[in-house]
Parts: sequence; structure tokens; C-alpha cells
Amino acid sequence: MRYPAEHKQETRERIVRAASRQFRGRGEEGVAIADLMQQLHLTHGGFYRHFKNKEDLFGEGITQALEEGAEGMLRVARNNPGSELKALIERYLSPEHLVRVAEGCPVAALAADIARHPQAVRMRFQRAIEKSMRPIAAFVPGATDKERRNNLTILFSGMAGALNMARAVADEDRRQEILSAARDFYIRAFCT
Amino acid sequence: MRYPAEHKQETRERIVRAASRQFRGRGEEGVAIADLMQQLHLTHGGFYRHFKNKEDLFGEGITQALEEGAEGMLRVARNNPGSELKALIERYLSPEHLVRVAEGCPVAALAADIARHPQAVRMRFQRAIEKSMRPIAAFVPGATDKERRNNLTILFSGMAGALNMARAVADEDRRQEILSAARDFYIRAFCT
DNA sequence: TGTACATCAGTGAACGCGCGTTCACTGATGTAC
DNA sequence: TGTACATCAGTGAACGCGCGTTCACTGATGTAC
Repeated sequence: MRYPAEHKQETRERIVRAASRQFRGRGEEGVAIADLMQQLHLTHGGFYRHFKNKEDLFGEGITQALEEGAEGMLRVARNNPGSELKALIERYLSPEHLVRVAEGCPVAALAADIARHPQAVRMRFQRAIEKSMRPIAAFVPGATDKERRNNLTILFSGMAGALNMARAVADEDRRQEILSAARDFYIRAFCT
Repeated sequence: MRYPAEHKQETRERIVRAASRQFRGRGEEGVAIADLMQQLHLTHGGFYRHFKNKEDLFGEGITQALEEGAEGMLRVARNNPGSELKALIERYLSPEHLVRVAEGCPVAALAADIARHPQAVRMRFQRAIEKSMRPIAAFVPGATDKERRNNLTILFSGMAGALNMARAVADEDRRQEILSAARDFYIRAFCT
């Protein structure tokens, strides 16, 4: 059956959104296309009307997650005028973000996965993350644009590492201890 | 055929060592047991004389990698008396470590994977990493033991995050830029 | 000392399952005439 | 205005492959007697 004009675009976006969550939550190999499509009340055959293959969707999912994440960050910044960066750090290293892997930062959840992919996927990741970081860099200390972007990269990757360490550890107290130690450290290092 | 007394133990260790590299290089799902065994000139059937299942081997591989990594770190520290921590940071964030994923830090390569595993695997990881970090904590600033261990956790997870970011990015210049910015930052932050 | 039997690391065929991808088909709507 | 045909998002069976795991078997060495 034929569908209205924007129908295809809408379906595509629904797939990307769901995929972006599943990839973060389960890793690339943990996501099955038939499952994903079924969750959207579609069948797996239609998938290839929208994407070349699974890797293509992976790239889209990362981009989507980075855009979503940057939006959330900017919202937090707007809600905390004068202490934007502190609020961003506290949010990134919060107990909620620790637990909500699928809705959380794709860098923490997927950077190691991405690193195993060929150049093309990594190029796409690089472009997406640099675009997402640009507006946030304004809140980071540094004399030049370049300095601010580098500082944001350090801060961001460092927080992603701390979040991953906390997620990988079993004991709940230790998880929270890692998060709170990292919060203190990064706030002291970047917010003055 | 029957083998000499320590033969089984030696085979087991060969498997764990090879697995620990492959897991880091390809991720857990990227490793096939038949491949792994064949690389050691064995067949896949014998695997289950040594391990309960693949997840069991994964736990062993991580532990092995952490021990190996800690040894390497201590060696670097011994070779750089007076500037131990600086040498450790420079080594961790070196262009060699960027490229040698399979021989490198298991936290960078596998933390996100570990985070997706059940409690039992994460408990094993936690115990192994805490044991590996204890002797290295001596080189980290801090008034108390606990403070030093927390500082090491921040430093270590932060560097792992930076390494992963550099690995996930495509452009070679950008990769090196991330590494060198992180080196400068962590040296300034922790090597007074 | 020699013989019969037990042991068990390793072998390789087989099983079963999940999953990425392909493909012939459907059928409602758009287009050509 | 009506009719014939084209389009194409979505369907679901089928294919093929990889891979974790099981299992009956092998055969050299150790042990019991």
C-alpha cells in the first residue's frame, strides 16, 4: 500500500531514534534488526528500504544520539545561567545518568565500539561530535576557540571515562563514590 | 592422549592470554572460540575442559589484562624514579597505546562492554581493578590512602576516556591532538 | 616386572539458534492518457 | 471523468552463515594388582 508523502521520512526517524537507544543500551551486536523493527510494529524486510545495512543505521544512531545529547546539554545550560558548566558536569555525572545507559551519552556507551569500526564510521562520528560540541564550548574556560574546544574534549572524554568506570563496577557504594569524586574533581578543575 | 602434570594449566594460561588480547582488540562478540583455539593450534571442543563458557573466559581475560597492565605500569614507574606519575601518564596517553588496542588497557577497550554484563562479571572486574590499582596509588598525590585511590580512579578513568575518544575519531591529526591535550592536562593536574 | 584398567586433555562432527540480508509479492495511491 | 498502469513502503518466507555448546571418541600415561 502507498503512504502519504512524509510517511517514509517519519518511519525512518522512528527507526533511528529507537536504534540509537538500543545501540547505547546493548551495544551494536546486541541489537537485532528484526527485534528493533518489531518494537515499532514493522517487519524486518522493510528495513532495507531505509538503510543500506546495519552499519549504516549504527552511524545514523550515533549521530542522532549526539544531537539529542547536545540539545539536552544546552537546555541545562540555559536553565543555569551563571553556572552553566557546573550544572553540565553535575548532570553528566549524576546517579540518573549512571543508570540510564540507553538514554545517556553515546560517547560513554559506544566510543570503544566506534573505535573498532572502519574509517567511514569514525569520520561520521567525528563530524557529528564536533558539531555537537561547538555550541557547548562557549561555557568552557580558555583564551581561544581552539583552547576551549580542546578543554571541552578533555572534560567530556574524562567524564565519559569516569561514567564508564562507575558503570562497570559492581558495588553500588563504589559506583557512587567514583561519580562523586569525579564531580568534585572536574568542577574544581574547570569551574573557576 | 595424556599430558604431563602442568600441561593443562599451561594450556589454560595460553588460552587466557590470547583471549585477553582478542577481547580487547575486537570486543567480546568479535571473538569466536573456534578461531581463538585454532590460533593456539587447538580445536574448539577442548575449550570446555578449561572454562564453563565464553563469559567465564571473558572474566578471566579481563583479570589477566589488568594484571599485565599493572605490571607494565610498575615497570615504567621503577624506570622513572622521581617522576613516576608523569611517566605513567605519558605512556598511557602515548601514540603507541593509541594504536595497540589489543595489547593496551582493558578499561579503555572493554569498560562499556563490562558495564553490560551481569553483577558477577562486574564484581570480578571490580576486585581485579582494585587489586591492580593498589600498588600504583603510591605515586598519586593525596593525604590519605583513600584519597590517593580516588585520585587514581579519576586520573585513570579520565585517561581511558581520552584514549577512547582519540581512538574513535578518524582524522590522525585530531587523534594526536586529543592525546597531547590530555597529556598536558593530566600532568598539570596531578604532577604538581 | 608385567598386565589390565582408569583417566582425561584434546578431537572433530553435529546440533540448534540467532540474525543479517534478499526477494517475490501486496495493494493503496499517484500519474498518463 | 474514467481507465490502465506505475510506484514503492511494507510483508514475511527463505537463505546462508557464524558461532556457542555438546558429545562420543581417541590414545598416551598413570595406577592397581
